[in-house]
Amino acid sequence: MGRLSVAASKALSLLHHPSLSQSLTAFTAVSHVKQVHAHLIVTGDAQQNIFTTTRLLACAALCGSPDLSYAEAIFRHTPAPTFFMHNTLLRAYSRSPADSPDGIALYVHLLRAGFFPDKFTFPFVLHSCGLLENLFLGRQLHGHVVKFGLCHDVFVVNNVMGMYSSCAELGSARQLFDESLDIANVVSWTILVTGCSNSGDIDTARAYFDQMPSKNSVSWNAMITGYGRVGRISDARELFNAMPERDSASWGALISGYTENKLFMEALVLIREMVNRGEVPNEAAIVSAVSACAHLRALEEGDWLYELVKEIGFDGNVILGTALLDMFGKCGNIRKALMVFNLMPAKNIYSWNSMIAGLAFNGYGREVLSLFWKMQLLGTTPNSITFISLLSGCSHSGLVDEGLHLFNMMTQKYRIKPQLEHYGSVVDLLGRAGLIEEAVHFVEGLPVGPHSGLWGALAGACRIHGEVELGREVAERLVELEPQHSGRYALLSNILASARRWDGVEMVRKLLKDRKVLKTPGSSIL
DNA sequence: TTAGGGTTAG
Repeated sequence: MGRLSVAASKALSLLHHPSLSQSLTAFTAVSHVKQVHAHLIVTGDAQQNIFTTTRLLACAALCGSPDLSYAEAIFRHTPAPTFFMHNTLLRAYSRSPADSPDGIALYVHLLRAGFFPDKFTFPFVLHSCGLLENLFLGRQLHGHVVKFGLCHDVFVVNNVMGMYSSCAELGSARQLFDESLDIANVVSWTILVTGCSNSGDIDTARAYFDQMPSKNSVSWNAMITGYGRVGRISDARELFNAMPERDSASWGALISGYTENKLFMEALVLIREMVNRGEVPNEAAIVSAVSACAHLRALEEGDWLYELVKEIGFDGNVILGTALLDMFGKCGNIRKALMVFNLMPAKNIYSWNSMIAGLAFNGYGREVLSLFWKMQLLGTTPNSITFISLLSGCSHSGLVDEGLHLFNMMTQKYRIKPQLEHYGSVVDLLGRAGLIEEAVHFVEGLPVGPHSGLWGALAGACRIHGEVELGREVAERLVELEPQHSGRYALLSNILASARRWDGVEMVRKLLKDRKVLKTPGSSIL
């Protein structure tokens, strides 16, 4: 066999280190695990040594980019997997919702094999159960905890509380907390704070927060996040200012809070301040700041953040990548958007939707379509948002037949129920192309009542294409639909003026006055 | 071994 790579050699030398975490530092990729494993098989060292097998399993399951099917293969090929190996695999399963069902299955398997779950088993399996939000199962697990005599272990109890909290069963979490006050620690308190805040009871969360015998930065950050979620951003800021020691998550929590509450400038100011102070923002903070740039169309600030990401090292994170390409697309730098998109090792529906929207927004109708086919070829199913971007892309590029075809595809092939936005896009598509009659027909045939957005798109199209009579009809319907909306009168008046129907213009002016319609700032004439 | 983070339309 070939020689081991430098990284794999290093990994081999650390494989038998007494501490698993030391071993794990050597295995940054599963390929190292595989190389070492192959080496051990060839040299005959992998055969009998259960410690080596266990360590390989742990490294495959828990390294930076784990490969669970490889870990499972090691597990299956071990004649009598030990209890520790079960716990290791359970730990790996508990890390993602997609693997949670396997975690539950392995727990059952463990019981059937005659093992007794211990204080390590329960935190993992309870966490999987919480991710599944399966309260029925969770209550059974709680019963097992009692049966196996582990209800005095603070790790186990905290995870039972966490499970109840994830299952939106906060009453049970609080009850357990009250029963376990003698062993409760700062984690138990923080779970309650988070649980209350997630269930919308921010004041109870604050009450627990104030009662805590001791706090750490996680507790403060949880409370800051909670205030951000409910829009109490000044309370969040107050805590941020008051906390004794901030870590990068504290900054991140407030930055995210600002972005969530549409305070985009504040988010950008804060991340600037953070970096100026020499703090390194975490990925969540950068994601929120990048999203703020997207909303503000702040390309310069966005470029700066991209440079920062490259400096820190882009690890292929799908959420960060999506935020970046979305920002570049919205700011009009489609080249950079495509570059980030192509650099991303993994893409999800958000990534595809953002890239499609970016192309559509910048008028690349044909490219939108080819990206859409590529997306389907690679096995990602489009959703309702995908079609909003697709239709708007077609509309802006005058691709009428393609747009109508996509609309049919959406309802027939993908069984997606159209929303008003989809209807609006079709009206826009037909209207821009001058197919006014077809657009009117389309609107009249819709299973929704009269809607101002749809009729507005129609009237706009009539004006552009000089369809005075139809435009007047539509604008009149609009005025009656929204009698307090000054823009509707403006539209009607414009259409009449373009046909030199001055008597009509005068009538609209009088109507506006009689009905005491207030002018919306920025609306054009009258 | 447990607690705190984030992306897409309009």
